[in-house]
Amino acid sequence: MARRSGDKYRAIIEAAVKVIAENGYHNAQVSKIAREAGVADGTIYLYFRNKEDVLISLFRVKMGEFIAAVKRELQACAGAAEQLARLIRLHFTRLEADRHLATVMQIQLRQSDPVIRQGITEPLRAYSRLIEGIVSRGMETGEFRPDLDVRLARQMIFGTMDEVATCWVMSHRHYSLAALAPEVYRLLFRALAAKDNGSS
Amino acid sequence: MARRSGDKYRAIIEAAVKVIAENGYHNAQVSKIAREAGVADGTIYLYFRNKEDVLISLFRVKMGEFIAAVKRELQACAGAAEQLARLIRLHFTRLEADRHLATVMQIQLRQSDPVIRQGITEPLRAYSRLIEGIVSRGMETGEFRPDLDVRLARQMIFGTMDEVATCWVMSHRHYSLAALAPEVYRLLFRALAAKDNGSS
Amino acid sequence: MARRSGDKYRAIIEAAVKVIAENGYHNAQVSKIAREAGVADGTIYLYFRNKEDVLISLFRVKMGEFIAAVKRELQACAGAAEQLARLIRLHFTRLEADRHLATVMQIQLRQSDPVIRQGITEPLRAYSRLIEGIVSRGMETGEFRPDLDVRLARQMIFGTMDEVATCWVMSHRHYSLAALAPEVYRLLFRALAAKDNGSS
Amino acid sequence: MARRSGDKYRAIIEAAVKVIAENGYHNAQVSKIAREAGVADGTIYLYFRNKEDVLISLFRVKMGEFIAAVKRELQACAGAAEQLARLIRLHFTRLEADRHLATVMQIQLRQSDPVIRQGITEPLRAYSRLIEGIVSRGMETGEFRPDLDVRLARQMIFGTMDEVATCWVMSHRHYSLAALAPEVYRLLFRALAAKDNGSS
DNA sequence: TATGAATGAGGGTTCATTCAT
DNA sequence: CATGAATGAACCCTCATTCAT
Repeated sequence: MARRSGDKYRAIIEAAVKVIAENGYHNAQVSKIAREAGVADGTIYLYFRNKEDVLISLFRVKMGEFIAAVKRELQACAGAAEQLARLIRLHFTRLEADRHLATVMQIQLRQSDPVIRQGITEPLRAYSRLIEGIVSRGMETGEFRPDLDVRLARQMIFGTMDEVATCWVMSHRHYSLAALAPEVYRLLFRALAAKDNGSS
Repeated sequence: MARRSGDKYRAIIEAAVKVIAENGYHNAQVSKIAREAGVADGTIYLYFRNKEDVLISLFRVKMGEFIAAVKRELQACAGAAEQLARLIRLHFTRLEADRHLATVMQIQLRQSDPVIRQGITEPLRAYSRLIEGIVSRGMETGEFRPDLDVRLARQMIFGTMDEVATCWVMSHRHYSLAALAPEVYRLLFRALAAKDNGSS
Repeated sequence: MARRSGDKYRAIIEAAVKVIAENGYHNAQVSKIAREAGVADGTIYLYFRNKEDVLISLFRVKMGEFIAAVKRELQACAGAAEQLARLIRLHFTRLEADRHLATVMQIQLRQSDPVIRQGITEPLRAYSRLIEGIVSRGMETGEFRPDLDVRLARQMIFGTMDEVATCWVMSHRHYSLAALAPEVYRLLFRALAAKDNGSS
Repeated sequence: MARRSGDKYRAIIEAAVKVIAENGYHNAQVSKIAREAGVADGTIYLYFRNKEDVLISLFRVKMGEFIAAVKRELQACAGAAEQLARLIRLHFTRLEADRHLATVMQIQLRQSDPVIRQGITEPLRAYSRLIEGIVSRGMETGEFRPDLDVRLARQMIFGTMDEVATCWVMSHRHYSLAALAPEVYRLLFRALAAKDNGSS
């Protein structure tokens, strides 16, 4: 049902990002998305099961691309600390590069609708695993404390990045998000670092 | 029009918490809340401007009570570090004590509706100020690094607590949230602590 | 949900009969029925579960009233033959008295929709039982042949009346339906009558 | 535009019968019929004006074939009574031989849609004329009463066969329809027979 | 001839809100 | 103050039909 390729599929996803960002999820009528994508209302249902599926797909596609990009970049990193620094930078850079996407990801997608939350779970878990991979690696290499609770550490890392990003979006972006990456890194690193680690 | 007190006012707020927690935001119709509160549909409009006002009031009341309680408790604390520890414990304890409230606060109220987000802003800011007060105090007393970015530190503290709490709610609470407080504190403290501070 | 009494309930039923008769089932939008009944669209859903329920209820109410009336009248009849005669007359008279109802019953309600057919089944069965009662009685009294297949006899009686009525409706009623009752009775009676019965 | 012959024309008709029988009229989408027929959606519109035209054609073709077969067989009959007996047997046999067709003819095609009813009229009239021909003949030969109302007699014959067939389809065919033919004939014959006719 | 992707009009239903009682 | 019957605007989705290939 959902043809994953083709211009239309992407066009609808991108249109949804824009329309939702500008109008809010509850005011993002299917007809609005269709118009923005330059297709008929019915066409959306050739590519997506329903409106929720557009949302979920949007999240999956965007998150999938982001995670793939992060994974690629992380391979070039020497240690876990460097990986963490790069993760934070990428996370912020990505959101700052696409203001519509940022709004949708940080604000609009925090839907309570159980179906959407369910569909979003998997990509979020993949991101969690990625972050936990960095933490575990740091513990192995001795960069991070050996007694860290991996899950808690991940929750701190993600929670912090997420809150910083959300505040940035809510502030209507009067400052640079990416510019905060180094300081956020320093904060988080100190929380994770092995004792003898002269951070900075 | 909107009387801020009276038995029914509270009854409606509490009913809203329960109904939203059990049915999800999108299935929390006014009539359901009215039934749960034991009043007629129309009565709700004697105490609240509209449905949004119920949600915003709910958030304000609950958050206000929580902040007041936290402020009271924090006065008994010797230092900023101790205040931070107690804040985390209170934050988690409060949520764990009321599962309906936890669901509503962590999941259901993260609505995109701009009016609601707007109405929620003020109590959230009050909480932010409270957290920033702890950070500032720690910087003054020398417990925390003097070069902290107060806002970033606050975002890390709140973002971490929030993410830990959200994961706990999403996990259907198969473990104790309050029990995580000490370890979360240790993580956050290390991020904030002045260098010579042999944490624990 | 479906308050069985009250002006509105009846008004909606009657409006549905009229709108369906004039526009056909597929062009009988809920909003049209509501307008005809002088209520808001949403009001219909205070009295009926959905559009199908209006149809089914319409059939049940009208058929129920008709069956009750028939039963009342049949009690005054001396024998089964007289009952049959009166049944046919009542059947035709009722339809002729209400042209909208006739159209709906004979044409519009022959829907294939399984839910509607299901909802219609019971009243139809009640009518079948009533007719079979007459047949059985006639067999007992000796008015009718003793070797009749009750079900087949009923199917002939109902099928004949139904077809005569349908043709009448389809002909746009250029002749009197009730006037046909005696001749229809004579035909049917001959099929059922015991041999020595000099009917004609 | 609408070619009345060709493999695909037939294939689409047969597919429509099957799809409608299995899914009901309201769930017999053009695309389903096309898939069942092994053609593209658009191809249907090379052979039929629209969906209604498929249904009407279906009815015309099937009814036409049936009427032709009946006419052929009736020529071999000695008298009107024998013709009537054979008509009933053929009517029932045909339906019992093709359960899909039976469902479509007795249940699914009783649509209220005025265009379809209109398109169905002609073949039905042909069948009516055929039945009335038998009645008239019987009156001429003296087998049937001379004072019969031909139209009423036809309505009784058709109405009875139709009702018996419909009940059979609705009963999910737990018994043989064709086996009922003799008894149905006996009933109807008695209604029509001239007085001195020792029937059974 | 044949295809099937694209179209877009149309409608049943929900539910926040009102107001006569 | 309180009620709850009534309102009616708003929207997602289906599917018959078209037309460029």
